[in-house]
Amino acid sequence: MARREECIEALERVLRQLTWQGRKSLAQELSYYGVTVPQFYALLSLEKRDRACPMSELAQATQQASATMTGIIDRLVRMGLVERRRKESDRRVVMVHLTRRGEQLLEEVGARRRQSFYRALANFDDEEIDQLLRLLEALPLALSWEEETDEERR
Amino acid sequence: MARREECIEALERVLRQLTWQGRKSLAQELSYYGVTVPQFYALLSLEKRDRACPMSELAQATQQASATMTGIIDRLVRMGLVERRRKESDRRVVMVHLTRRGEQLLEEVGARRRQSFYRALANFDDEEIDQLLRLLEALPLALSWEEETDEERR
DNA sequence: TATTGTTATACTCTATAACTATA
DNA sequence: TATAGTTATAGAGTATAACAATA
Repeated sequence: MARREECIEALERVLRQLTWQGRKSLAQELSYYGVTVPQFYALLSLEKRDRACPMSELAQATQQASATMTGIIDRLVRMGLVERRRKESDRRVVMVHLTRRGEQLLEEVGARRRQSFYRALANFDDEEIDQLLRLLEALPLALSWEEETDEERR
Repeated sequence: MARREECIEALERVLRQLTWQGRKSLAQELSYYGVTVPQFYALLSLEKRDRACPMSELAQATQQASATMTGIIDRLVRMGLVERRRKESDRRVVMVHLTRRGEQLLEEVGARRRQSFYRALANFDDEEIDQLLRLLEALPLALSWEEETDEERR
């Protein structure tokens, strides 16, 4: 068993690689459906929020600038995967709704993805999968530098 | 302990989130240095290959189209982080070299990143870190659908 | 003729700033 | 005046196809 520092360094490398590879694989799978990675994450956020939410919430959930989200939703509307509807009680707000086609796409991609994971984990026993899940869930998702200000850095 | 299917589904969700979050965090950190995520991965590939390699190898290593890599290297050259040199023995080949500044940038970003990981893993004991590393390394990196052809899919 | 890399083209993502409509 | 969202602008990543230089 190696020293803690070395393990952490190795972990950084593995996660770095996983992040890049994971996105590439996902992008390739999605290209079959004519959907991009940011579009897919927008759809997922919608699904999680009962298939409808305001633009602002969608932008926040996916950590995108509002102008970026406008463009992403434009394209999803064009593909018929979501719809825009003004909220009656506050007409400044635009609610984005997942369409039936959008739901179907998420179902299909999700099924294929679960299948791939199932295959990829063929050599893992139940306890290992459980452990991996537990450890990853304990990991601070951000792994980030965000709490620091620029003054601390120079 | 939950059923295997449920664990795998949860794992898919966690990794999906980790992929998105990880990239966002990395992009934010890199923006301080004026470097993008794809540019950073190109620099890492160069470092791993003894600080010099042909365009074709770089494109393959990062899974980018060669035309995409041309653009990425253009910008890294402009920033003085890499250099282009024709190979004398085969003048079709363009060798990309990491400059001293490029090395320094990788060192700085790497140090900061290790530091963040160290902090993020403060609540993990040595054995947990070791387990996590071992399990992630056993994971097929691709987690992909690439082996399937379009014919199989419809 | 085959290989390496670049150019041309078209589209998407991204952030910032200016703007419109509504509250 | 403040808020929600869009438009305008500029730059970067991406893939495909056409092209130039070299082998």
